[in-house]
Amino acid sequence: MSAAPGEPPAAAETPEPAARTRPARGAAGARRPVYDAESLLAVAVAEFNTRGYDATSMEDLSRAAGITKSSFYHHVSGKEELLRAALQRALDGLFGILDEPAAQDGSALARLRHLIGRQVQVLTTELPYVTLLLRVRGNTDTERWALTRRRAFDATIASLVADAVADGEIRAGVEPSVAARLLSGTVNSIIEWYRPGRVGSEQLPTDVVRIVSEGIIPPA
Amino acid sequence: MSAAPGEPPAAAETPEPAARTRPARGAAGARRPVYDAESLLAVAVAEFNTRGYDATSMEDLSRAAGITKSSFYHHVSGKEELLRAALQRALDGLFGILDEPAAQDGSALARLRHLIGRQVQVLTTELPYVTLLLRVRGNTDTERWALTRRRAFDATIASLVADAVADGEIRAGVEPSVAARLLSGTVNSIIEWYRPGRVGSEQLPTDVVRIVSEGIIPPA
DNA sequence: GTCTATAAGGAGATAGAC
DNA sequence: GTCTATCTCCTTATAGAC
Repeated sequence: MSAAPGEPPAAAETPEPAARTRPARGAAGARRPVYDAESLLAVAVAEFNTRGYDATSMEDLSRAAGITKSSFYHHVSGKEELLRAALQRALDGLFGILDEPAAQDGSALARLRHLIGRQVQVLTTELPYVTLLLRVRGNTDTERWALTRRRAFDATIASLVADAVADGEIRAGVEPSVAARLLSGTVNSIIEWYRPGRVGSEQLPTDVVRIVSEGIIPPA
Repeated sequence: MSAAPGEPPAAAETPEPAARTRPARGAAGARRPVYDAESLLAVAVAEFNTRGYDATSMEDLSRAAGITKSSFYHHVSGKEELLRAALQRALDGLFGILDEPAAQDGSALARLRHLIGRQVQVLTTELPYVTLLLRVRGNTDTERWALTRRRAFDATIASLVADAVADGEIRAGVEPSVAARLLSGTVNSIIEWYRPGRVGSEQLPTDVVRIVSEGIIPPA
């Protein structure tokens, strides 16, 4: 509640500039890479998503990175800081959508359809980070900060749905708030099964926009 | 993989008959109830859903029940057994739907629409248990058993979607497997926001069936 | 940058008195 | 049925040698 909306709580003002050394060899041939903060974050987030954040120990993380726990601590300041950095990245991706010109021009329906497609894109391109975000429970200040920010994003979508209904652009078959929740639920559920590199996955944003417009099981 | 499909792994053949004493007073006036296995399970599941299973300690559970950790252990055999019983209940509720007559009669589309409505009903009436089920990660044999069973349920729904497409009963706007995944995702996302006792919630099954048939944001 | 060793505390679970 | 006390193991995190 104290920090600026886009910034996480506490945590020594983002340790980005430090410890950001590049891998020694070319990006291709590094067997066991010289770790920087970002690559270790990727390793950690993958482990968090496999076992769950609370069930993953720092020992698990260091083993996944191929170094000891102490060496791992040389690169990162702690478990919660890893979580914070990951959630920050996910939230930056989502809120970045709202700043795009296409999210502010045109009818409520046009903006909504644009946002849905873009949200699917961010979900898939930032899959591990968004997955972690969507599973946060609110046990620490960091988690509660992420939850609050995430709810703010959802509220933006929900108010756009309400606007589109008020403007008569979409049929109000059910209560707008229920429709908005089911909309977010449908989009977010993608993280449960989407895996990068599958054939046809590049048309997923189009598929989702189509399906939320026409129905998932529309009678012939 | 060893037990029968409906039965959980290991775990001393369900401790249901034992320790199932009734509360001392009438169901209304019990301030601090004389706990039986079922009421403690309800307390535990509520805590699991608030903090997450792994982040919830036996100390947390006993405190929520108003007794010490040792007293709590007098009633339950352990943390994982509580999880197993909760997941069993959720799965029984879901698979029970498939055994109903209406799930086996009529066209694929008719059965599908019936199943969706019933699944929403089970999600809401067994909310805490299904919520726990949908958050399981697969860290133990118990969790993997639940995941396997849950996937079997989803596969049944998915094959029904495929049947309806093959029979020409629904429009195949997107790939049937993608449609089925989004369908399950939409239905399951209800646990993220549904809370019992809200006005208008009794028509949620109807709303969901309508929305997956006609779209969430259909143009006017 | 990596390691071994260890501190300090919390976890699940049990023993046994009342 | 409930309690205090305790066991054992695992957790996050640090100290300090190389």
